[in-house]
Amino acid sequence: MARKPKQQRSKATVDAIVEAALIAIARQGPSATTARQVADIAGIGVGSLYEYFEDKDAIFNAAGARFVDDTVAMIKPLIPELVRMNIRDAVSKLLFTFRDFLEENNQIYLKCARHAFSQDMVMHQEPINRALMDLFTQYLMHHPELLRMPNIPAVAYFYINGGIFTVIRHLSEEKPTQSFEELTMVFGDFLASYAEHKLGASNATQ
Amino acid sequence: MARKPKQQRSKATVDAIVEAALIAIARQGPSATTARQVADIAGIGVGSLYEYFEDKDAIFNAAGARFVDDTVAMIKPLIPELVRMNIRDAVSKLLFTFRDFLEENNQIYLKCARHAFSQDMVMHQEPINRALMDLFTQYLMHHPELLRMPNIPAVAYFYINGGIFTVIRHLSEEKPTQSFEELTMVFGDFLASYAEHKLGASNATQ
DNA sequence: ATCTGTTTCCGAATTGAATCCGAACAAGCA
DNA sequence: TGCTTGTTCGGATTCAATTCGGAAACAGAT
Repeated sequence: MARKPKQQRSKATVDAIVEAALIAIARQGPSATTARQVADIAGIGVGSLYEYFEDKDAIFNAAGARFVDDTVAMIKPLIPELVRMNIRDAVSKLLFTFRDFLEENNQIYLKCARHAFSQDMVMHQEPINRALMDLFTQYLMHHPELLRMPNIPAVAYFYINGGIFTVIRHLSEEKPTQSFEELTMVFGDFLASYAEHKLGASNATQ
Repeated sequence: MARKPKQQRSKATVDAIVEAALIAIARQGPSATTARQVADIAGIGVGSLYEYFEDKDAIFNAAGARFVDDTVAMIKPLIPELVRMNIRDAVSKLLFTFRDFLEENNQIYLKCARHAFSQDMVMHQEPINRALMDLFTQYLMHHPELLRMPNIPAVAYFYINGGIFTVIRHLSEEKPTQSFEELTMVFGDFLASYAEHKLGASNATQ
């Protein structure tokens, strides 16, 4: 249990397990997934699961970690491009790219997100948070006038949790009542309006 | 199994079970809670659980339903008062009242929310959604000039999911990096700025 | 109060999934 | 080839959820 893979063969096994977990989660969600199912999808015996993972949860965590890593890898290279855009375009570009990323691989990630944004996969989402915060910070660097906005930390919190994550969560809804494009636009408008309002004229509230 | 309580005595039992479930969820979250624990906390035998509930999930759902009902009962009477306020004050009043509600009863609801905003308790949150949407709609009725805003449905979606729920989720974070008050203010500012920006120079917030 | 049918309560027994474990199988090495 | 170590497997074990059959509490009638 919880061994480190030494040979090439076993590395492939670990990978197969993580892949299988993602597929199973996408299909039925974590709680409905049995250890035997994961083993079957991975094409290995049940016992093998426990050679590399403490327990079933550890497998799901590894799957979550893979998702988080891939997400961060998707966001990071976008940053240089985004910081040069205006707020609305940057928001659009980021969210559209995010959506495309979730649609890859038969929507595996999108379907996972449906369950995963619930589960404790969220607990390990911190790196995504950091990547988004990084984008936010660098954006401010390239638009120093925005530093005059009040409550920047709270704005950052809303941009990440109230904005990006809300739209992503919306993507994984079954019967969306809103269009993704419209939400994206409104979110960009919220941010831009706030910035313009706070930077223009007088500041009514502090 | 899944009987309807006929006598007073059994109604009390059902109630004790739901209460116990809320306590257990607050303590350890749903996944770590065993049926036996719920029975122990409720002061009844395990078997009794299954007299009134299909399975463990049904118990958690009932607990979730109780939370949702109480929440709606908290929001509804606020509406007449809120619709007469300006945007920022209405947002503040709503969120502060919400917070106080979650703090009641030893923070049971707040601690539940910590786990529950994850689980499928969310699935049954629809009534809360409707109550908040009701508030939104009635607010627009009392401030007809706001009807000139574009993308009203998307704005409503953000107000509920990106705003209210984000702040509530923030409340149940372990080590909040933001102050609740600041977030509340910024959220109100987001909404008000958007409205003012979209309505032009006119002063929409009185 | 006693009897009778109904409701409620219980906890030992059952069931099924998660996890462990030791034998069998492959790889690396001399 | 024989030896050692890494890997896989699936039956055996464990533990929580759920069932079941009967005991206790109740309501209503006599």
